[in-house]
Amino acid sequence: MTDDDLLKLDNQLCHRFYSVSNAFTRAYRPLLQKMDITYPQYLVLLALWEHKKLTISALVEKSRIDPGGLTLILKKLEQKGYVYIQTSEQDKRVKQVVLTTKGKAAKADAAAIPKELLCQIKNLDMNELQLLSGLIDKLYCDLTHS
Amino acid sequence: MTDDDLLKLDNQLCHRFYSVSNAFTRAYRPLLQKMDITYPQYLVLLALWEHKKLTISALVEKSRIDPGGLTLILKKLEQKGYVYIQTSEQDKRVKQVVLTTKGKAAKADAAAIPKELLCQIKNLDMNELQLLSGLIDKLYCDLTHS
DNA sequence: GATATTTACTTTGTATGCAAAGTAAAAGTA
DNA sequence: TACTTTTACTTTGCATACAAAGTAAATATC
Repeated sequence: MTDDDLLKLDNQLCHRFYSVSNAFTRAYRPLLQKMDITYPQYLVLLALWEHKKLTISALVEKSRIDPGGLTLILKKLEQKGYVYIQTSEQDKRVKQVVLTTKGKAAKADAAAIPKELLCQIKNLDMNELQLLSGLIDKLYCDLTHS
Repeated sequence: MTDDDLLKLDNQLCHRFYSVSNAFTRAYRPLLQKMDITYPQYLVLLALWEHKKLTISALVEKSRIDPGGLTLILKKLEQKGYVYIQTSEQDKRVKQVVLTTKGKAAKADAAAIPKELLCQIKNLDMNELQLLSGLIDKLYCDLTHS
């Protein structure tokens, strides 16, 4: 590939991720509307439904949302009654994020969401989705040096 | 897969795109610093290096940046001297975005950027990158119904 | 040819994303 | 124990995303 080709938009892997990531956010919006949450807020709930109770730093690791942004997102989720936050007794620097009753109950409503989204993906079969996931995971490792 | 599995973060394709897209933005930042531009601004320049002159709506289509955001991004690029904007004579609603001399010259500096980024991707070979691109393109079509 | 509609952009309001600076508490060290 | 360093979060400042409302100019319709 020439230098010129390397600079074409169609050859930018990053642009593909940019486009699809934003498209996902838009695709989720109507599905999350009934829960009155945004996509990043949904990621936090997913992590909590799986782990019940997490420290902020554990949530950063699971959700891959940056700490600064997460602080705000948690305030929103707290206002909406999905979670509450308690300072750890042993270590007052640490905060635990815990699901409220409403937060736990929301999991049942959310169960339909992944299915509705999968329905929209008609061009890829299960094998391709698996393959795609695997490739992205390898890419993520490269980009984060982890 | 059970409902429970479907809600696990590790099974969310969207989360993989979210993570990698943000990781790309972070990976590009140091490479774009010498040009004093951000990643979305880089996308606009990529489109212009390829097409010399584009209307705003053509830029929206190529860059896949939303119109509202693009207005701001173009103002920044204009302030920085990379582009200028002229209203079309035939149709005063239409605006053309054009590279300045500085904007054109920047292409030579940018030629190294895709290479530097590819160097960071060691887990995937060329075949896998091709495969990945193809799969993402199919997914993008599904998500945008286009 | 006046009005309704469409098109091309911009503006507004809300919600991130991120680096960097700031804060407070725990741990390490002399 | 006083001081330094590390940790866990929060705050700040800047730059998007994006839906929805707004604006102005071109088109379509009657």
